[in-house]
Amino acid sequence: MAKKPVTKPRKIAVQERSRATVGSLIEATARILVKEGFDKASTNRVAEVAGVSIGSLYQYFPSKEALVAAVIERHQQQIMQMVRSELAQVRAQPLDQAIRRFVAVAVAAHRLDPQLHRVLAEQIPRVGRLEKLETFSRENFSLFRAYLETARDELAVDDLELASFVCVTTIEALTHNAVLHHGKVLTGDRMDALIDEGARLVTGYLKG
Amino acid sequence: MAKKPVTKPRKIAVQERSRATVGSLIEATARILVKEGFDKASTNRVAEVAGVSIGSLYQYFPSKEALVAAVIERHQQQIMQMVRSELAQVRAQPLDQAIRRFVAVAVAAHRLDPQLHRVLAEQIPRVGRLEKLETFSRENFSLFRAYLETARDELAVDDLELASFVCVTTIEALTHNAVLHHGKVLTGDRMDALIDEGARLVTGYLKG
Amino acid sequence: MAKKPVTKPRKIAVQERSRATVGSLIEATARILVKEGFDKASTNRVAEVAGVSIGSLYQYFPSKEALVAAVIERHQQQIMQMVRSELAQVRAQPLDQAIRRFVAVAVAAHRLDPQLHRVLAEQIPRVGRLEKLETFSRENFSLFRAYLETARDELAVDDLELASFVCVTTIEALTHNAVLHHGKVLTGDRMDALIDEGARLVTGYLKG
Amino acid sequence: MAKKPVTKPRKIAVQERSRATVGSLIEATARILVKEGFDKASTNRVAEVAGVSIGSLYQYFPSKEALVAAVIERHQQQIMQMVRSELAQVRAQPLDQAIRRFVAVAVAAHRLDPQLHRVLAEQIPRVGRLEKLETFSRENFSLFRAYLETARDELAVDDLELASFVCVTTIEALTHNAVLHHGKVLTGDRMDALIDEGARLVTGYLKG
DNA sequence: CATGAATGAGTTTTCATTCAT
DNA sequence: AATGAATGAAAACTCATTCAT
Repeated sequence: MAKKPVTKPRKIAVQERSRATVGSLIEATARILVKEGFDKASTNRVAEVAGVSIGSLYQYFPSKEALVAAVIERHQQQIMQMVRSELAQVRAQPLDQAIRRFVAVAVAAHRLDPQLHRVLAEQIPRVGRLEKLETFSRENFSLFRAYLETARDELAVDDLELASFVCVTTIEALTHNAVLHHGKVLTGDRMDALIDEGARLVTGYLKG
Repeated sequence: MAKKPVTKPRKIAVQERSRATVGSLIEATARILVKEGFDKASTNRVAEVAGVSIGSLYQYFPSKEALVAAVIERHQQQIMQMVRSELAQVRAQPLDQAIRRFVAVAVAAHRLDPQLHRVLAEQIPRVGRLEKLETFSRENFSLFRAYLETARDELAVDDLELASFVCVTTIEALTHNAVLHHGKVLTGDRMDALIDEGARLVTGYLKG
Repeated sequence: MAKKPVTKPRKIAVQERSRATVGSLIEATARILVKEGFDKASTNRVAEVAGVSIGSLYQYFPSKEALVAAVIERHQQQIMQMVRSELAQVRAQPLDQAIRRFVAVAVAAHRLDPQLHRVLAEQIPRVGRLEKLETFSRENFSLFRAYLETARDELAVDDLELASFVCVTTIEALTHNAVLHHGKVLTGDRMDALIDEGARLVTGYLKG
Repeated sequence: MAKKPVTKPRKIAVQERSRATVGSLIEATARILVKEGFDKASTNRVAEVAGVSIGSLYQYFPSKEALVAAVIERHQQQIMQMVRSELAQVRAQPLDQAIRRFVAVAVAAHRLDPQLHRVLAEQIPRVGRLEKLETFSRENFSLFRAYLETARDELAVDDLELASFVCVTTIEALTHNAVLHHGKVLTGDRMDALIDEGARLVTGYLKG
C-alpha cells in the first residue's frame, strides 16, 4: 500500500484575499473532478482553472491529496449539516415515519451534488483518507443507532448494532444506486415510490 | 502518452507459450493491484513481475487499460461461474430457501478474492469500462428477476423490476460491506448470522 | 528566479529594531545551515525561523547570497578577532613558541563554531564570493609572513613567500581535519599532542 | 541533515548501446560540473548535453546524486589506479626517496583533471556520500601507513597512526592548494621546488 | 516473436523574489 | 517599514508507449 500522503492544510488562510484563493482552489478541484475525472485533476490544471498560480496552490495545499481531501471535507460537511438538521425531531417520531424520513434524507443528501458524490465515491483512490470517510459514516451510523434505542419497544430485533449496520448499509446503497445510476429517470413520482419501497424494506425488517 | 484507451486484446494467444505469457501478465497485474495499489501498477512493473519484457506485454495488451480490463474480466468470469452453478437449482426452491441462497452466493462471491474485489471496486478509475461492470450486474439482476417470475405467487410486490433493483442492490451492498469492511471479524457464526439477517430483510420485503 | 547575486547589504540597519532584525536573520541562517544544511536554508524558512516576514528579510538582504555572505562575514570576523588578539605579542617570541602559538590559535579558531565552519567550508557553493575567503586567508598569510620576517635569523629557508604558503596551508589543513573529522575523539590530551606534532612539523621545516 | 539520497545505479547497462549511454551521461555531468558548476547540473541539462532523453537518464541513475556519485567514482578510480601503480615499488625505497615519490604522486593525481577535482572538492554537498570519500582517503592513508611500517628504523616517531594522519593531511593539502589555487603559475621548475619543499617538510618531521 | 533501450510529454513540487495592502 | 499573499520559472522524476536489434 502507498505511504501516507499528507492531507493537512499547509497554512491556514486568514486574510480575506487568501480565503478567496483557497475557496476557488477547492471549487476548481470539484469542478474538474466532476467534468474531467480524477486523472485530469492535476495540480497545474487546478491552479489554472482556479485562476491562481501554482505557487499559491502549494501555499495552502501540500499535495494533490490535500486538495481532494478538502473537497471531500466540504462535501461531507454539507451533507452532515443537512442530515443533522433534517433528523432533529426524528427521535420523537414513531418508527414508520422515522424510517421514511431517514430514507428521504439519504436521497436528499445524494441529490445535493450527485455528480460530485459519484466521483468521490467511485474514482478517488482510497488511500490515507479512509478515516475521514469512516468518521463520516460512523456519524450516520450513530444517529441511526441512537434512534433505534429510543424506539426499542417497536423493534423485533435484539442486536441493535447489527440491525443498524444492516439498515444504514441498505439505505445508503439503495439511494446511492438510485440517484447515481438511475437519477435521470427517477424523478418525482418514481422517486417517491422508491423512497416508499426503501422505507417498507427497512421497517419490515425492524418490525419483524 | 495515453490517449484513448483501447481495451480489446491485441491478438488471441493461440499457442501454448503465448497463453502462458498472457496468464502471467494478468496474474502479475492482479498481484500488484492487491499488494501495491493501482498507482504502482505501471506497465513496466507488471512486465517485470510477470518475468516478461515490456515489449512482449504490448504484444498482447495494447494498453494499460487493456491489462486492467483483463483482470476485471477474469475476476468477473470466476464470480459469474460460481453464481451460475450455485443458482442452478434455485428456481425449483421456495422463496425462503432461494433468497437465503442468493445471499449466501453473494457472500461466497465476495470471498473468492476479497482483496482484489476491493481494489477493483474502489481504486479503478471508471473510464470507458462501465459497460463491463454494467453487463456484470445486469446478469445478476436478470438471474434474480428470472427467479422472481417463477415465484410470483409467493410475492406481495407488483413491480418485479423495481423489486429486483431493491433486492439486488441490498444484497450486494450488505455482503460487500460485510466482507470488505468487517471481513476479519465476521467469521463463521457471525457470518451466518449476517446471512440470516440479509435473507430475512429481503424475504420480508418480498412477502410483504 | 535568481540571476546575478548581489551581496551588499541593502541598507545599513541604523535603528535599534532594525539591527535586531538583521541579527536574528543572520543567526537564523547560521542555525539552519548547521542543523539542516544549505539546501534547506530557503529564504522563506530563514524568515520564519527568524520570526520575521519574508518582506522584511528582503528589506535588509537583497538576495539569498547576501544572507549567506553575512553569515560568512560574521564568522570570519569572529575568527580574525581571535587570531589578531592571540597573535598580538607573537612577534616578540622565539620561533618554537611562536609556531606553537600559531597552531594553537588555528585550533582555537576552528573550535569557535566547528559545525558552522564545516558547513561554510564544505557546502557553500563558491560563487562570486571567493574574494571574501581569499581576503580572509590572505590576512592569515600576511600575519604569518610578517612574523617570519621578524624571525629571519632563526630560519633555514630563503623564500619566505613559499615558506609561508607551505606553513599556513599545513597548519590550516591539520587543524581543520583534526577538529572536523576527528573532533569528537580528539579531546584534551590528544588535542595537545596534535598541536605539538603540528608545531614540530612546521618548526622543523623552518629551522631546516 | 538531509535524508539519505539513493546513489546506487538503478540498472546495470549490459548491452553495447546502453553502456555508451551511461558513459555519455557521466561524461556530460563531469563537463557541466567543470564548466558551469554544481547548481547548473540539472538532470535535464545533463541529459540534453549527453544527447540522451531525460527518460534514459533515469533508467540508469535514480537521482541527480547518483549521477554525481558516478562522476566521483570514476575520478577516484582513475586517481587510485595511478596512485597504486606509482607506489608499487615504493616500499623498497629509503625514506627520502619514498616521501618525495608520495608527494610527486599526489601532485600527479591532482593534475589528472584539476578542474574536476576542484569542483568535486569544493562544490559538492557532502551528503550521504561521505563513505565513498572516506574509503578513498582511507586507502591513501593505508598505503602510506603501510610504508611507514616498513621504514620504521628510519623514523623518529612512535605513533604511526598519528604520523600518518599528519603526513597524509599535509601532503594532500599542499598539493591541493598548489595545484588548484596556484596551478597556473606553478609550472615546471616551481612545481619541482614545491615538491621538494613538501618532501623536506614531511621527511624532516618523520626523521625528527 | 522477444527483448529492452529509448523516448518525452506531463506531473508534482520548490523557492527566490515581487508587490499590493 | 512591515507584512504575507502571490508569482512562475525551473527542477526532479514517472511511465505509457515505440522501435531498433
